[in-house]
Amino acid sequence: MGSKRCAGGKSLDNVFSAGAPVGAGSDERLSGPRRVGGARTDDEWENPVAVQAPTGTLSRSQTQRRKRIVQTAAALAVRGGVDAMQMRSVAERAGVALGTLYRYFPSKMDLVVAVVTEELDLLEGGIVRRPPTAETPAGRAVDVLLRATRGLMREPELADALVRSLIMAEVKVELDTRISDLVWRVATDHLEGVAPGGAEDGDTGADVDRDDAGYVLVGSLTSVWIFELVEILKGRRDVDEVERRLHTAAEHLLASF
Amino acid sequence: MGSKRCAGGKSLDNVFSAGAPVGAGSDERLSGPRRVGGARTDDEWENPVAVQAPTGTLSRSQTQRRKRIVQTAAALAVRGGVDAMQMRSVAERAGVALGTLYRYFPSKMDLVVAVVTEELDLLEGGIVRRPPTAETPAGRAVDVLLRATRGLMREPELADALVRSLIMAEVKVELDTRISDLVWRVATDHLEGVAPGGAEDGDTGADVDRDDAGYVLVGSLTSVWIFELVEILKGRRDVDEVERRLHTAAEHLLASF
DNA sequence: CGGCAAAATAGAACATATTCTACAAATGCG
DNA sequence: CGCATTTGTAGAATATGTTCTATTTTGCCG
Repeated sequence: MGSKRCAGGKSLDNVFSAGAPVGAGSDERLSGPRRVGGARTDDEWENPVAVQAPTGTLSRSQTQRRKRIVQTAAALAVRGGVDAMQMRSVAERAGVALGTLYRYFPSKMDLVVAVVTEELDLLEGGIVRRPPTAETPAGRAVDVLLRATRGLMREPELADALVRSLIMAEVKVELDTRISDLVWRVATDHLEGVAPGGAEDGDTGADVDRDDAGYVLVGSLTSVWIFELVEILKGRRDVDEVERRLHTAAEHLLASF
Repeated sequence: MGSKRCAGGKSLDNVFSAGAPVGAGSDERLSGPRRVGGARTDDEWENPVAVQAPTGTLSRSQTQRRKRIVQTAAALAVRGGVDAMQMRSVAERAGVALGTLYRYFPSKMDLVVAVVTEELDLLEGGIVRRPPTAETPAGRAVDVLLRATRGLMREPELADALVRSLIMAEVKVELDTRISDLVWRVATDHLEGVAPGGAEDGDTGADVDRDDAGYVLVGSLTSVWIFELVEILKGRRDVDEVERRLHTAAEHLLASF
Protein backbone atom coordinates (compact mmCIF):
# COMPACT_ATOMS: atom_id res chain seq x y z
CA MET A 1 0.00 0.00 0.00
CA GLY A 2 1.80 3.02 1.21
CA SER A 3 5.13 2.32 -0.38
CA LYS A 4 6.15 5.25 -2.47
CA ARG A 5 9.17 7.39 -2.12
CA CYS A 6 10.87 7.94 1.16
CA ALA A 7 13.35 10.74 1.58
CA GLY A 8 16.14 10.27 4.01
CA GLY A 9 15.93 11.58 7.52
CA LYS A 10 15.29 15.20 6.71
CA SER A 11 14.16 17.38 9.50
CA LEU A 12 10.92 18.19 7.80
CA ASP A 13 11.11 21.86 8.62
CA ASN A 14 10.75 24.11 5.64
CA VAL A 15 10.10 22.98 2.15
CA PHE A 16 9.98 26.26 0.32
CA SER A 17 12.87 28.39 1.39
CA ALA A 18 16.22 27.04 2.35
CA GLY A 19 16.72 28.91 5.58
CA ALA A 20 13.48 30.17 7.00
CA PRO A 21 13.13 31.04 10.67
CA VAL A 22 10.98 28.08 11.37
CA GLY A 23 9.78 28.88 14.82
CA ALA A 24 8.38 32.24 13.76
CA GLY A 25 5.16 33.16 15.44
CA SER A 26 3.12 31.27 12.97
CA ASP A 27 0.33 29.56 14.80
CA GLU A 28 -0.88 30.93 18.08
CA ARG A 29 -4.24 31.76 16.61
CA LEU A 30 -5.30 28.69 14.75
CA SER A 31 -7.95 26.22 15.62
CA GLY A 32 -7.65 24.72 19.04
CA PRO A 33 -9.63 22.01 20.74
CA ARG A 34 -13.07 21.86 19.24
CA ARG A 35 -16.41 22.37 20.85
CA VAL A 36 -18.20 19.09 20.84
CA GLY A 37 -21.62 20.63 20.85
CA GLY A 38 -21.90 21.03 17.12
CA ALA A 39 -24.16 18.86 15.07
CA ARG A 40 -25.61 16.22 17.29
CA THR A 41 -27.93 13.53 16.15
CA ASP A 42 -29.77 13.34 19.43
CA ASP A 43 -32.61 15.75 19.76
CA GLU A 44 -33.01 17.86 22.85
CA TRP A 45 -32.37 16.14 26.10
CA GLU A 46 -29.41 18.18 27.10
CA ASN A 47 -29.10 21.79 28.15
CA PRO A 48 -28.87 24.26 25.31
CA VAL A 49 -25.26 24.76 26.28
CA ALA A 50 -24.18 21.38 25.05
CA VAL A 51 -21.13 19.54 26.24
CA GLN A 52 -17.91 21.47 26.18
CA ALA A 53 -17.35 24.80 24.57
CA PRO A 54 -13.83 25.84 23.64
CA THR A 55 -12.37 28.74 25.53
CA GLY A 56 -11.49 30.13 22.16
CA THR A 57 -8.05 30.90 23.45
CA LEU A 58 -5.52 28.16 23.83
CA SER A 59 -3.60 27.83 27.03
CA ARG A 60 0.13 27.51 26.76
CA SER A 61 0.12 23.75 27.17
CA GLN A 62 -2.57 23.52 24.55
CA THR A 63 -0.54 25.53 22.13
CA GLN A 64 2.37 23.25 22.83
CA ARG A 65 0.27 20.19 22.30
CA ARG A 66 -1.09 21.53 19.08
CA LYS A 67 2.33 22.34 17.77
CA ARG A 68 3.61 18.95 18.77
CA ILE A 69 0.77 17.31 16.91
CA VAL A 70 1.25 19.30 13.75
CA GLN A 71 4.97 18.74 13.73
CA THR A 72 4.56 15.04 14.29
CA ALA A 73 2.04 14.92 11.49
CA ALA A 74 4.33 16.84 9.19
CA ALA A 75 7.20 14.53 9.96
CA LEU A 76 5.12 11.51 9.11
CA ALA A 77 3.74 13.15 6.00
CA VAL A 78 7.14 14.07 4.67
CA ARG A 79 8.12 10.46 4.59
CA GLY A 80 5.25 8.23 3.69
CA GLY A 81 2.86 10.95 2.58
CA VAL A 82 -0.68 11.37 3.73
CA ASP A 83 -1.10 7.64 3.93
CA ALA A 84 1.71 7.31 6.41
CA MET A 85 0.21 10.09 8.43
CA GLN A 86 -2.16 7.83 10.29
CA MET A 87 -4.19 9.33 13.06
CA ARG A 88 -3.17 6.58 15.46
CA SER A 89 0.50 7.09 14.71
CA VAL A 90 0.29 10.83 14.99
CA ALA A 91 -1.47 10.58 18.32
CA GLU A 92 0.94 8.02 19.62
CA ARG A 93 4.12 9.77 18.48
CA ALA A 94 2.86 13.15 19.58
CA GLY A 95 2.12 11.67 22.94
CA VAL A 96 -1.57 12.46 23.02
CA ALA A 97 -4.61 10.28 23.12
CA LEU A 98 -6.50 9.57 19.95
CA GLY A 99 -9.48 11.35 21.39
CA THR A 100 -7.39 14.40 22.10
CA LEU A 101 -6.07 14.44 18.59
CA TYR A 102 -9.61 14.43 17.34
CA ARG A 103 -10.50 17.20 19.72
CA TYR A 104 -7.87 19.40 18.16
CA PHE A 105 -8.40 18.23 14.60
CA PRO A 106 -11.89 16.89 14.00
CA SER A 107 -10.80 15.07 10.90
CA LYS A 108 -7.64 13.99 9.22
CA MET A 109 -8.23 16.63 6.62
CA ASP A 110 -8.10 19.34 9.25
CA LEU A 111 -4.76 18.04 10.31
CA VAL A 112 -3.47 17.96 6.77
CA VAL A 113 -4.62 21.51 6.29
CA ALA A 114 -2.82 22.57 9.42
CA VAL A 115 0.39 21.03 8.18
CA VAL A 116 0.03 22.60 4.78
CA THR A 117 -0.79 25.97 6.28
CA GLU A 118 2.48 25.92 8.07
CA GLU A 119 4.29 25.27 4.82
CA LEU A 120 2.48 28.19 3.28
CA ASP A 121 3.73 30.45 6.02
CA LEU A 122 7.21 29.47 5.02
CA LEU A 123 6.58 30.15 1.38
CA GLU A 124 5.30 33.62 2.13
CA GLY A 125 8.27 34.32 4.30
CA GLY A 126 10.65 33.18 1.59
CA ILE A 127 8.98 35.32 -1.05
CA VAL A 128 9.09 38.40 1.09
CA ARG A 129 12.68 37.82 2.01
CA ARG A 130 13.72 37.26 -1.55
CA PRO A 131 11.10 38.79 -3.83
CA PRO A 132 10.89 37.85 -7.47
CA THR A 133 12.81 40.15 -9.74
CA ALA A 134 11.14 39.71 -13.10
CA GLU A 135 10.14 42.76 -15.06
CA THR A 136 6.55 42.00 -15.86
CA PRO A 137 3.73 41.15 -13.47
CA ALA A 138 3.25 37.91 -15.33
CA GLY A 139 6.91 37.12 -14.94
CA ARG A 140 6.83 37.77 -11.22
CA ALA A 141 3.68 35.76 -10.77
CA VAL A 142 5.15 32.80 -12.59
CA ASP A 143 8.28 33.18 -10.55
CA VAL A 144 6.38 32.84 -7.30
CA LEU A 145 4.37 29.90 -8.47
CA LEU A 146 7.43 28.15 -9.79
CA ARG A 147 9.29 28.68 -6.57
CA ALA A 148 6.38 27.17 -4.76
CA THR A 149 6.33 24.34 -7.25
CA ARG A 150 9.97 23.49 -6.86
CA GLY A 151 9.71 23.75 -3.11
CA LEU A 152 6.78 21.43 -3.02
CA MET A 153 8.34 18.99 -5.41
CA ARG A 154 11.11 18.54 -2.93
CA GLU A 155 8.54 16.73 -0.83
CA PRO A 156 6.12 15.23 -3.28
CA GLU A 157 4.16 13.55 -0.57
CA LEU A 158 3.51 16.83 1.08
CA ALA A 159 2.74 18.41 -2.24
CA ASP A 160 0.15 15.78 -2.72
CA ALA A 161 -1.31 16.71 0.61
CA LEU A 162 -1.35 20.36 -0.33
CA VAL A 163 -3.19 19.79 -3.52
CA ARG A 164 -5.65 17.43 -2.00
CA SER A 165 -6.41 19.74 0.84
CA LEU A 166 -6.68 22.73 -1.43
CA ILE A 167 -9.26 21.00 -3.46
CA MET A 168 -11.06 18.53 -1.30
CA ALA A 169 -11.21 20.09 2.09
CA GLU A 170 -14.70 20.67 3.29
CA VAL A 171 -12.84 22.67 5.80
CA LYS A 172 -13.10 26.39 5.50
CA VAL A 173 -9.75 26.60 3.84
CA GLU A 174 -8.47 29.86 2.56
CA LEU A 175 -5.33 28.24 1.33
CA ASP A 176 -5.98 29.04 -2.28
CA THR A 177 -6.95 32.55 -1.30
CA ARG A 178 -3.67 32.94 0.46
CA ILE A 179 -1.79 31.86 -2.62
CA SER A 180 -3.81 34.10 -4.86
CA ASP A 181 -3.23 37.00 -2.50
CA LEU A 182 0.45 36.35 -2.59
CA VAL A 183 0.55 36.21 -6.34
CA TRP A 184 -1.55 39.32 -6.52
CA ARG A 185 0.78 41.24 -4.30
CA VAL A 186 3.79 40.11 -6.22
CA ALA A 187 2.22 40.94 -9.54
CA THR A 188 1.14 44.39 -8.43
CA ASP A 189 4.23 45.19 -6.41
CA HIS A 190 2.51 45.31 -3.06
CA LEU A 191 4.65 42.89 -1.17
CA GLU A 192 5.31 45.00 1.91
CA GLY A 193 2.08 44.20 3.72
CA VAL A 194 3.04 40.63 4.42
CA ALA A 195 4.37 39.63 7.76
CA PRO A 196 7.26 37.27 7.08
CA GLY A 197 6.79 33.78 8.36
CA GLY A 198 3.28 34.07 9.64
CA ALA A 199 -0.08 35.61 9.06
CA GLU A 200 -1.55 37.96 11.58
CA ASP A 201 -5.12 36.93 11.36
CA GLY A 202 -7.96 36.23 8.98
CA ASP A 203 -7.34 39.21 6.76
CA THR A 204 -3.64 38.96 6.27
CA GLY A 205 -3.49 40.89 3.05
CA ALA A 206 -5.13 44.13 4.03
CA ASP A 207 -4.22 45.74 0.75
CA VAL A 208 -5.64 43.05 -1.46
CA ASP A 209 -8.85 43.98 -3.15
CA ARG A 210 -10.46 40.69 -3.99
CA ASP A 211 -13.18 42.40 -5.96
CA ASP A 212 -10.75 43.95 -8.34
CA ALA A 213 -11.28 42.69 -11.85
CA GLY A 214 -7.65 41.73 -11.97
CA TYR A 215 -7.95 39.57 -8.91
CA VAL A 216 -10.21 37.24 -10.82
CA LEU A 217 -7.43 36.77 -13.35
CA VAL A 218 -4.90 36.09 -10.65
CA GLY A 219 -7.30 33.58 -9.19
CA SER A 220 -7.53 31.91 -12.56
CA LEU A 221 -3.79 31.70 -12.75
CA THR A 222 -3.74 30.08 -9.35
CA SER A 223 -6.26 27.54 -10.56
CA VAL A 224 -4.07 26.75 -13.50
CA TRP A 225 -1.09 26.39 -11.22
CA ILE A 226 -2.83 23.99 -8.92
CA PHE A 227 -3.87 21.89 -11.82
CA GLU A 228 -0.38 21.82 -13.22
CA LEU A 229 0.75 20.69 -9.81
CA VAL A 230 -1.69 17.85 -10.05
CA GLU A 231 -0.31 16.92 -13.43
CA ILE A 232 3.20 16.85 -12.07
CA LEU A 233 2.13 14.66 -9.22
CA LYS A 234 0.48 12.33 -11.66
CA GLY A 235 3.78 12.12 -13.46
CA ARG A 236 2.34 13.64 -16.58
CA ARG A 237 4.49 16.76 -16.62
CA ASP A 238 7.88 17.93 -15.52
CA VAL A 239 8.64 21.25 -13.94
CA ASP A 240 10.04 22.69 -17.14
CA GLU A 241 6.90 21.97 -19.03
CA VAL A 242 4.85 23.47 -16.26
CA GLU A 243 6.99 26.55 -16.40
CA ARG A 244 6.29 26.94 -20.07
CA ARG A 245 2.60 26.44 -19.61
CA LEU A 246 2.39 28.83 -16.70
CA HIS A 247 4.18 31.41 -18.76
CA THR A 248 1.73 31.05 -21.56
CA ALA A 249 -1.25 31.26 -19.27
CA ALA A 250 0.15 34.13 -17.24
CA GLU A 251 1.01 36.19 -20.28
CA HIS A 252 -2.54 35.97 -21.44
CA LEU A 253 -4.26 36.28 -18.11
CA LEU A 254 -2.12 39.07 -16.77
CA ALA A 255 -1.60 40.86 -20.05
CA SER A 256 -3.62 43.83 -18.91
CA PHE A 257 -1.68 44.36 -15.71
CA MET B 1 -22.83 11.02 8.26
CA GLY B 2 -23.85 10.97 4.66
CA SER B 3 -26.88 13.19 5.08
CA LYS B 4 -26.73 15.93 2.53
CA ARG B 5 -29.16 16.56 -0.18
CA CYS B 6 -31.30 13.84 -1.60
CA ALA B 7 -33.10 14.37 -4.87
CA GLY B 8 -36.31 12.54 -5.38
CA GLY B 9 -36.42 9.26 -7.20
CA LYS B 10 -34.84 10.42 -10.41
CA SER B 11 -33.80 7.79 -12.84
CA LEU B 12 -30.19 8.83 -12.69
CA ASP B 13 -29.75 8.57 -16.42
CA ASN B 14 -28.30 11.65 -17.98
CA VAL B 15 -27.30 14.74 -16.15
CA PHE B 16 -26.14 16.93 -18.96
CA SER B 17 -28.67 16.83 -21.74
CA ALA B 18 -32.36 16.46 -21.15
CA GLY B 19 -33.07 13.71 -23.60
CA ALA B 20 -29.97 11.80 -24.49
CA PRO B 21 -30.13 8.29 -25.89
CA VAL B 22 -28.84 6.76 -22.75
CA GLY B 23 -28.18 3.29 -23.90
CA ALA B 24 -25.98 4.50 -26.73
CA GLY B 25 -23.02 2.29 -27.39
CA SER B 26 -20.98 4.00 -24.80
CA ASP B 27 -18.98 1.36 -23.00
CA GLU B 28 -18.22 -1.86 -24.74
CA ARG B 29 -14.52 -1.10 -24.69
CA LEU B 30 -13.80 0.01 -21.20
CA SER B 31 -11.99 -1.80 -18.50
CA GLY B 32 -13.33 -5.22 -17.75
CA PRO B 33 -12.29 -7.72 -15.13
CA ARG B 34 -8.73 -7.06 -14.22
CA ARG B 35 -5.76 -9.31 -14.60
CA VAL B 36 -4.65 -10.17 -11.14
CA GLY B 37 -1.09 -10.67 -12.19
CA GLY B 38 -0.13 -7.03 -11.93
CA ALA B 39 1.95 -5.82 -9.05
CA ARG B 40 2.35 -8.68 -6.68
CA THR B 41 4.26 -8.55 -3.48
CA ASP B 42 5.33 -12.14 -3.66
CA ASP B 43 8.44 -12.74 -5.66
CA GLU B 44 8.68 -15.51 -8.15
CA TRP B 45 7.07 -18.73 -7.21
CA GLU B 46 4.49 -18.78 -9.90
CA ASN B 47 4.74 -19.18 -13.63
CA PRO B 48 5.48 -15.98 -15.51
CA VAL B 49 1.88 -16.08 -16.59
CA ALA B 50 0.59 -15.22 -13.16
CA VAL B 51 -2.87 -15.94 -11.92
CA GLN B 52 -5.62 -14.92 -14.23
CA ALA B 53 -5.14 -12.83 -17.30
CA PRO B 54 -8.13 -11.05 -18.73
CA THR B 55 -9.26 -12.09 -22.10
CA GLY B 56 -9.06 -8.46 -22.99
CA THR B 57 -12.45 -8.75 -24.55
CA LEU B 58 -15.50 -8.89 -22.38
CA SER B 59 -18.03 -11.60 -22.94
CA ARG B 60 -21.62 -10.57 -23.23
CA SER B 61 -22.47 -11.47 -19.68
CA GLN B 62 -19.44 -9.59 -18.50
CA THR B 63 -20.48 -6.51 -20.36
CA GLN B 64 -23.88 -6.83 -18.80
CA ARG B 65 -22.41 -7.25 -15.37
CA ARG B 66 -20.21 -4.26 -15.83
CA LYS B 67 -23.05 -2.09 -16.97
CA ARG B 68 -25.19 -3.26 -14.10
CA ILE B 69 -22.46 -2.33 -11.68
CA VAL B 70 -21.88 1.11 -13.11
CA GLN B 71 -25.57 1.89 -13.23
CA THR B 72 -26.06 0.74 -9.68
CA ALA B 73 -23.14 2.84 -8.60
CA ALA B 74 -24.47 5.85 -10.45
CA ALA B 75 -27.87 5.43 -8.87
CA LEU B 76 -26.35 5.35 -5.42
CA ALA B 77 -24.07 8.27 -6.18
CA VAL B 78 -26.89 10.44 -7.43
CA ARG B 79 -28.59 10.23 -4.12
CA GLY B 80 -26.14 10.13 -1.27
CA GLY B 81 -23.04 11.06 -3.27
CA VAL B 82 -19.78 9.21 -3.27
CA ASP B 83 -20.21 8.41 0.38
CA ALA B 84 -23.45 6.60 -0.27
CA MET B 85 -21.79 4.70 -3.05
CA GLN B 86 -20.37 2.05 -0.78
CA MET B 87 -18.66 -0.85 -2.37
CA ARG B 88 -20.68 -3.32 -0.35
CA SER B 89 -23.95 -1.69 -1.33
CA VAL B 90 -23.02 -1.49 -4.97
CA ALA B 91 -22.03 -5.12 -5.03
CA GLU B 92 -25.14 -6.21 -3.24
CA ARG B 93 -27.58 -4.13 -5.27
CA ALA B 94 -25.87 -5.00 -8.53
CA GLY B 95 -26.14 -8.64 -7.58
CA VAL B 96 -22.46 -9.41 -7.71
CA ALA B 97 -20.02 -10.52 -5.08
CA LEU B 98 -17.76 -8.00 -3.49
CA GLY B 99 -14.80 -9.81 -4.94
CA THR B 100 -16.29 -9.59 -8.39
CA LEU B 101 -16.86 -5.90 -8.02
CA TYR B 102 -13.23 -5.51 -7.14
CA ARG B 103 -12.23 -7.58 -10.10
CA TYR B 104 -13.98 -5.16 -12.39
CA PHE B 105 -13.03 -2.05 -10.50
CA PRO B 106 -9.84 -2.46 -8.48
CA SER B 107 -10.68 0.53 -6.34
CA LYS B 108 -13.61 2.71 -5.55
CA MET B 109 -11.97 5.46 -7.50
CA ASP B 110 -12.03 3.35 -10.62
CA LEU B 111 -15.71 2.90 -10.17
CA VAL B 112 -16.27 6.59 -9.67
CA VAL B 113 -14.31 7.29 -12.81
CA ALA B 114 -16.42 4.82 -14.73
CA VAL B 115 -19.58 6.52 -13.60
CA VAL B 116 -18.26 9.94 -14.43
CA THR B 117 -17.03 8.78 -17.81
CA GLU B 118 -20.51 7.78 -18.69
CA GLU B 119 -21.78 11.22 -17.79
CA LEU B 120 -19.11 12.71 -19.98
CA ASP B 121 -20.32 10.66 -22.90
CA LEU B 122 -23.68 12.24 -22.42
CA LEU B 123 -22.26 15.71 -22.30
CA GLU B 124 -20.40 15.20 -25.53
CA GLY B 125 -23.52 13.86 -27.12
CA GLY B 126 -25.53 16.83 -25.99
CA ILE B 127 -23.00 19.30 -27.25
CA VAL B 128 -22.81 17.72 -30.65
CA ARG B 129 -26.54 17.53 -30.93
CA ARG B 130 -27.04 21.13 -29.94
CA PRO B 131 -23.75 22.96 -30.49
CA PRO B 132 -23.08 26.31 -28.88
CA THR B 133 -23.99 29.25 -31.05
CA ALA B 134 -21.87 32.06 -29.66
CA GLU B 135 -19.89 34.18 -32.06
CA THR B 136 -16.48 34.06 -30.50
CA PRO B 137 -14.39 31.02 -29.62
CA ALA B 138 -14.31 32.23 -26.05
CA GLY B 139 -18.07 32.54 -26.03
CA ARG B 140 -18.53 29.03 -27.33
CA ALA B 141 -16.03 27.62 -24.90
CA VAL B 142 -17.76 29.26 -21.98
CA ASP B 143 -21.05 28.04 -23.30
CA VAL B 144 -19.90 24.44 -23.23
CA LEU B 145 -18.40 24.72 -19.80
CA LEU B 146 -21.47 26.39 -18.42
CA ARG B 147 -23.73 23.78 -19.88
CA ALA B 148 -21.61 21.18 -18.21
CA THR B 149 -21.72 23.16 -15.01
CA ARG B 150 -25.47 23.47 -14.94
CA GLY B 151 -25.86 19.84 -15.83
CA LEU B 152 -23.56 18.78 -13.08
CA MET B 153 -25.15 21.07 -10.56
CA ARG B 154 -28.35 19.24 -11.10
CA GLU B 155 -26.66 16.39 -9.27
CA PRO B 156 -24.21 17.99 -6.94
CA GLU B 157 -23.20 14.71 -5.45
CA LEU B 158 -22.18 13.45 -8.82
CA ALA B 159 -20.46 16.70 -9.57
CA ASP B 160 -18.46 16.21 -6.47
CA ALA B 161 -17.48 12.80 -7.72
CA LEU B 162 -16.47 14.23 -11.07
CA VAL B 163 -14.24 16.82 -9.56
CA ARG B 164 -12.67 14.46 -7.14
CA SER B 165 -11.97 11.88 -9.77
CA LEU B 166 -10.66 14.46 -12.18
CA ILE B 167 -8.18 15.59 -9.66
CA MET B 168 -7.38 12.76 -7.37
CA ALA B 169 -7.54 9.67 -9.46
CA GLU B 170 -4.28 7.85 -9.66
CA VAL B 171 -6.08 6.11 -12.40
CA LYS B 172 -4.96 6.90 -15.87
CA VAL B 173 -7.85 9.23 -16.35
CA GLU B 174 -8.12 11.25 -19.46
CA LEU B 175 -11.25 12.87 -18.24
CA ASP B 176 -9.79 16.33 -18.21
CA THR B 177 -8.28 15.68 -21.62
CA ARG B 178 -11.67 14.76 -22.92
CA ILE B 179 -13.14 17.99 -21.64
CA SER B 180 -10.30 20.03 -23.02
CA ASP B 181 -10.66 18.30 -26.36
CA LEU B 182 -14.32 19.10 -26.41
CA VAL B 183 -13.74 22.73 -25.59
CA TRP B 184 -11.02 22.88 -28.17
CA ARG B 185 -13.24 21.53 -30.87
CA VAL B 186 -16.02 23.88 -29.97
CA ALA B 187 -13.71 26.86 -29.87
CA THR B 188 -12.14 26.04 -33.20
CA ASP B 189 -15.31 24.88 -34.91
CA HIS B 190 -14.24 21.28 -35.33
CA LEU B 191 -17.16 19.55 -33.73
CA GLU B 192 -17.86 17.03 -36.47
CA GLY B 193 -15.29 14.48 -35.39
CA VAL B 194 -17.13 13.50 -32.25
CA ALA B 195 -19.20 10.43 -32.11
CA PRO B 196 -22.35 11.40 -30.25
CA GLY B 197 -22.97 9.53 -27.07
CA GLY B 198 -19.85 7.52 -26.94
CA ALA B 199 -16.18 7.53 -27.65
CA GLU B 200 -14.72 5.12 -30.13
CA ASP B 201 -11.47 4.44 -28.48
CA GLY B 202 -8.51 6.07 -26.86
CA ASP B 203 -8.07 8.76 -29.45
CA THR B 204 -11.56 10.01 -29.84
CA GLY B 205 -10.67 13.41 -31.11
CA ALA B 206 -8.58 12.59 -34.10
CA ASP B 207 -8.46 16.18 -35.22
CA VAL B 208 -7.25 17.61 -31.94
CA ASP B 209 -3.66 18.69 -31.95
CA ARG B 210 -2.67 18.68 -28.32
CA ASP B 211 0.68 20.22 -29.11
CA ASP B 212 -0.87 23.28 -30.61
CA ALA B 213 0.03 26.37 -28.64
CA GLY B 214 -3.64 27.14 -28.37
CA TYR B 215 -4.39 23.82 -26.79
CA VAL B 216 -2.39 24.83 -23.76
CA LEU B 217 -4.69 27.80 -23.35
CA VAL B 218 -7.76 25.66 -23.66
CA GLY B 219 -6.28 23.37 -21.06
CA SER B 220 -5.80 26.33 -18.79
CA LEU B 221 -9.39 27.30 -19.23
CA THR B 222 -10.41 23.80 -18.32
CA SER B 223 -8.34 24.05 -15.17
CA VAL B 224 -10.07 27.25 -14.26
CA TRP B 225 -13.43 25.67 -14.87
CA ILE B 226 -12.69 22.72 -12.67
CA PHE B 227 -11.63 24.99 -9.90
CA GLU B 228 -14.73 27.08 -10.23
CA LEU B 229 -16.68 23.87 -9.98
CA VAL B 230 -14.91 23.16 -6.74
CA GLU B 231 -15.82 26.59 -5.46
CA ILE B 232 -19.45 26.05 -6.31
CA LEU B 233 -19.43 22.75 -4.52
CA LYS B 234 -17.91 24.39 -1.51
CA GLY B 235 -20.78 26.84 -1.59
CA ARG B 236 -18.48 29.75 -2.22
CA ARG B 237 -19.86 30.72 -5.61
CA ASP B 238 -23.06 30.54 -7.56
CA VAL B 239 -23.36 29.67 -11.20
CA ASP B 240 -23.80 33.27 -12.26
CA GLU B 241 -20.61 34.31 -10.64
CA VAL B 242 -18.82 31.39 -12.22
CA GLU B 243 -20.17 32.45 -15.56
CA ARG B 244 -18.73 35.89 -15.12
CA ARG B 245 -15.39 34.57 -14.05
CA LEU B 246 -15.22 32.05 -16.84
CA HIS B 247 -15.99 34.80 -19.30
CA THR B 248 -13.20 36.91 -17.97
CA ALA B 249 -10.73 34.08 -18.05
CA ALA B 250 -11.80 32.84 -21.46
CA GLU B 251 -11.64 36.26 -23.04
CA HIS B 252 -8.07 36.59 -21.97
CA LEU B 253 -6.96 33.03 -22.56
CA LEU B 254 -8.64 32.60 -25.91
CA ALA B 255 -8.13 36.16 -27.12
CA SER B 256 -5.77 35.01 -29.81
CA PHE B 257 -8.11 32.43 -31.28
C1' DC C 1 -19.54 -35.87 -21.89
C1' DG C 2 -15.49 -34.98 -18.62
C1' DG C 3 -12.28 -31.98 -17.19
C1' DC C 4 -10.00 -27.76 -16.49
C1' DA C 5 -8.93 -23.03 -16.07
C1' DA C 6 -11.06 -18.58 -15.57
C1' DA C 7 -14.64 -16.10 -13.24
C1' DA C 8 -17.86 -15.58 -9.70
C1' DT C 9 -19.59 -16.22 -4.95
C1' DA C 10 -20.05 -16.04 0.09
C1' DG C 11 -18.11 -14.48 3.71
C1' DA C 12 -14.26 -13.87 6.78
C1' DA C 13 -10.36 -11.01 7.68
C1' DC C 14 -7.68 -6.58 7.69
C1' DA C 15 -6.60 -1.65 7.91
C1' DT C 16 -7.65 2.73 9.16
C1' DA C 17 -10.53 6.80 9.98
C1' DT C 18 -13.91 8.12 13.25
C1' DT C 19 -16.86 7.72 17.33
C1' DC C 20 -17.99 6.35 21.93
C1' DT C 21 -17.40 5.17 26.91
C1' DA C 22 -15.53 5.32 31.31
C1' DC C 23 -12.21 7.32 34.05
C1' DA C 24 -8.34 10.37 35.53
C1' DA C 25 -5.96 14.87 35.54
C1' DA C 26 -6.11 19.67 35.33
C1' DT C 27 -8.01 24.00 35.87
C1' DG C 28 -10.65 27.56 37.63
C1' DC C 29 -13.68 29.46 41.11
C1' DG C 30 -16.27 30.09 45.30
C1' DC D 1 -9.17 24.07 50.10
C1' DG D 2 -12.87 21.46 47.67
C1' DC D 3 -15.88 21.00 44.21
C1' DA D 4 -17.41 21.56 39.26
C1' DT D 5 -16.27 21.85 34.69
C1' DT D 6 -13.25 21.15 31.18
C1' DT D 7 -9.63 18.56 29.08
C1' DG D 8 -7.07 14.58 28.46
C1' DT D 9 -6.38 9.39 28.44
C1' DA D 10 -6.99 4.56 27.44
C1' DG D 11 -9.00 1.70 24.76
C1' DA D 12 -13.13 -0.45 22.91
C1' DA D 13 -16.43 -0.10 19.23
C1' DT D 14 -17.98 1.33 14.34
C1' DA D 15 -17.85 2.07 9.51
C1' DT D 16 -16.08 1.16 5.25
C1' DG D 17 -12.49 0.33 1.73
C1' DT D 18 -9.70 -3.54 0.49
C1' DT D 19 -7.81 -8.24 0.56
C1' DC D 20 -7.95 -13.15 1.16
C1' DT D 21 -9.82 -18.03 1.30
C1' DA D 22 -12.48 -21.71 0.17
C1' DT D 23 -15.95 -23.13 -2.78
C1' DT D 24 -18.96 -23.15 -6.76
C1' DT D 25 -20.24 -21.93 -11.39
C1' DT D 26 -19.26 -21.03 -16.14
C1' DG D 27 -17.36 -21.44 -20.52
C1' DC D 28 -14.60 -23.92 -23.34
C1' DC D 29 -11.93 -27.78 -25.54
C1' DG D 30 -10.77 -32.12 -26.81
